[in-house]
Amino acid sequence: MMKTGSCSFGMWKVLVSWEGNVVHQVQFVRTAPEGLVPVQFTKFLAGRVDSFAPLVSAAVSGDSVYSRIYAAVSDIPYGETRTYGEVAFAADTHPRVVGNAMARNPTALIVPCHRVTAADGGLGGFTPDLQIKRDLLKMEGKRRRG
DNA sequence: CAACGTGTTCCAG
DNA sequence: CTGGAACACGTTG
Repeated sequence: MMKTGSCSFGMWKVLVSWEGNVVHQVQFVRTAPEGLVPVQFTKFLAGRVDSFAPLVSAAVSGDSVYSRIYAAVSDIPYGETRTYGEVAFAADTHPRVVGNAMARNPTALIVPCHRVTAADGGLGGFTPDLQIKRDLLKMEGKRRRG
């Protein structure tokens, strides 16, 4: 049975929908319905854990290009960043597609799209607010590659 | 089926 | 450093 809840991250709310260990949706929103979320979220957002295990994103299932991209992004270690091009190479596709996939990423955080940055050292983008990406990377103690 | 839009990149000026 | 073409793929007409 599908459950829904929310928790806070700065001025934003994190809306979460999940079923068992499979997370179907994680979105940053202004306002969200009240409700508990798995402890992994509150701990992660507090910087107390670096993993969501045993939770997994529903987006990585399947064998489409997008699922390969989400899987590749999920492999990026905590605190590290990769470029759109590197993710594209890992998923055997084009950087442009990676950007498109990230923009439609249904499960933020679990699929750490905030760790995907532009090749020129820029941050790239983030929906709904780039500031969230900055805050997340800052929290993880952003270091270039390693 | 053709055209467009992307959280990009890379190669010329 | 700025400008433009190309790339793969989903969405839209």
